[in-house]
Amino acid sequence: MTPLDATFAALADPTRRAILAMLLEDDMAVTDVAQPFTMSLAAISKHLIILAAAGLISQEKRGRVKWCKLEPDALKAASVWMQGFGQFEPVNLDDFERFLAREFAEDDVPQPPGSRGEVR
Amino acid sequence: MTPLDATFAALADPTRRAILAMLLEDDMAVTDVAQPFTMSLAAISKHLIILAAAGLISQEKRGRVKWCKLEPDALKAASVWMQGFGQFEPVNLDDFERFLAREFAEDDVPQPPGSRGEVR
DNA sequence: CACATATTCAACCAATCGGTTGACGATCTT
DNA sequence: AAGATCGTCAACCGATTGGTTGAATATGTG
Repeated sequence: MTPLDATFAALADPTRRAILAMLLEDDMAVTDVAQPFTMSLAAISKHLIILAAAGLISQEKRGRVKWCKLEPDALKAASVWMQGFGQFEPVNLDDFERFLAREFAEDDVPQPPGSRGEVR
Repeated sequence: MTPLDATFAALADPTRRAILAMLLEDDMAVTDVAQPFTMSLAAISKHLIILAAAGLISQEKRGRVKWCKLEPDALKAASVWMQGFGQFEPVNLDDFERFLAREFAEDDVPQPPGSRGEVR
């Protein structure tokens, strides 16, 4: 699997995208990442391993807790690839937050990270 | 499946990314798309249907031939999503072409579209 | 009409995916 | 030492994926 394969495949799952959005706010332990989701801890652990394999997050174990940290640079290759197809103008952060809000408002998205209004 | 799921899932396959890169050059018939690949025509037809379902290409049937056309706007939502994670500076087309060249130079990519030097 | 060309359909296959459960190895706390 | 907490491993499951082949359906051409 090429790095680009891994990146896009990792991003194709809505649970994993939700996790990345959660990690935008702050670094988190595996258990804390799992807390808002209904699925098992083992399932979330697997998702995190996939994200780490794709380089989208890093995981550092301190004591018995493993901290997960967003690694936005890994998105760069994919971003370069995509921008080649349409000369997209860069997007400001307000657009992005609006986008996140809309995505998490949908019914079929597994588990909003903090979608109870307190967007920050 | 949300539109974002479909977009990223479609991009996760190197054959499909190669097809998109081919369509950057020009619109193509299904048979012509399949020509440089070693896999069957039916397999390519399926890939094209997946790309069309994700909105990344459109397919118009004129006579007995179905023309495939790149639809770069469909990448916009995904691009917005990604850029939110890292304030990526926009990338120029030269970077992109270099990137394509590198991707298609790798051994594990199924079938380069026109990687025999004549990039035009 | 007969034939070739373009594309999809249908059935099948092995491999991967996203999830579960239960057991397990570390690590902290008492 | 005993017990709780953190996270992963292993085995399993049903659904999906990416490919194959062969037949079927249009559409064009001699």
